[in-house]
Amino acid sequence: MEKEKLDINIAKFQGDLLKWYGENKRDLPWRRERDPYRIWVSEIMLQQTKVDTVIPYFERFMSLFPTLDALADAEEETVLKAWEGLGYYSRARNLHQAVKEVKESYNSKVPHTEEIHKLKGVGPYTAGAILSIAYGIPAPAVDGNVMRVLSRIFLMKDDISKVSTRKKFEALVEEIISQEQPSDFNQALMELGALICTPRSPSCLLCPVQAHCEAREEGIQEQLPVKIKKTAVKEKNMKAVVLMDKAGKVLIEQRPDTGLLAKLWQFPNIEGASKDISDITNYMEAEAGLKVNIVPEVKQHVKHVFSHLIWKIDVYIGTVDEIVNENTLKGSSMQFVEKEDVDWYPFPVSHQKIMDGILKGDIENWIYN
DNA sequence: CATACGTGGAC
DNA sequence: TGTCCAAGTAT
Repeated sequence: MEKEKLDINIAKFQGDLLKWYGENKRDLPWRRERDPYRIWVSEIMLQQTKVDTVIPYFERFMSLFPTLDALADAEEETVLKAWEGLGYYSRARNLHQAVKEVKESYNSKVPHTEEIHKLKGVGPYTAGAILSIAYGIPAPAVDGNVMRVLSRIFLMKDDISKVSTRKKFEALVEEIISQEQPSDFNQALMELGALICTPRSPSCLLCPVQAHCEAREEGIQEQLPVKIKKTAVKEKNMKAVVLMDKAGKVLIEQRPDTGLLAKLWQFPNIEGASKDISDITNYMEAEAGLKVNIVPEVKQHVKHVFSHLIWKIDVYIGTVDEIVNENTLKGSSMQFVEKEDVDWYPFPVSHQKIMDGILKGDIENWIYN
């Protein structure tokens, strides 16, 4: 897009936007300094996640891993535990891997060249955000806020769920970004989207760039941006079991290293709808070499909604009567831990519900009486 | 290009 | 209760 074809006065638009940002920006933890590492962590946490949710996680994460090297040297399980409850856990694993890469290959300095795009978990938005915010480089950082704001100002009706549309907005930002204050410009666009130019009921009367907005002029700001709806989520019937051995230890299992909730821990968890618990018994013997005795009664029902599916979990309790095959157990993803130590492992929220519902209840009494 | 990938809050 | 959303990325 060429500047001559833009219908707005770029210099005045920049000035109006930057002035508003200077006077109205929120005081956020990651805005108090310009450490590329801290900016990076904040951007990963903020992906698809609200600012209010991120703040306490960011503070704790920075206490645990104050520097890039500290994070690089940490155990992955510790990192996942710090991420517990934030969701999209591949963000944590990719960040950890990328930070290790930066320590090893870039002398612990976050790259400020095209190399940054090679880092795991750093896509087009995050790369632009780090380059502009941490290094003052005029690179576009186009997220959902930016697309919403610009689709309204420039009356663009492209479907923002498409990659091609994001690229179109990046080209547009290349034209209108402030060369002097790229960090403030990008953040101002996002801040405007978060505080004024909101998805529903935007506060146009308070908008610093209202005079530049074509959608407002047409009165169709609430119809933008155009975004195709997602398909309905699917339900899965699951069974989980809280098993205790004679010493009072609890059995937990680690999920596979790819896919949903990768590498997180949970109570033994299988797919299945029937009230017949023989499938759990068979699973425990086949996977862990354990002979178990399940109480044939659903102790708790957990409904957990993910972004793309729903788990409806019937939760059972039971005892481990015998270790049939020690080697199978050792080679499995399962292990016995003290009841009090379950908290040390990163659990997804779905199974935290089981922890709260059963493990912290009078489980010994339920099982043995 | 479409889909998988979490969670909690707003309306 | 249902729907949509929030500073996206990997495959």
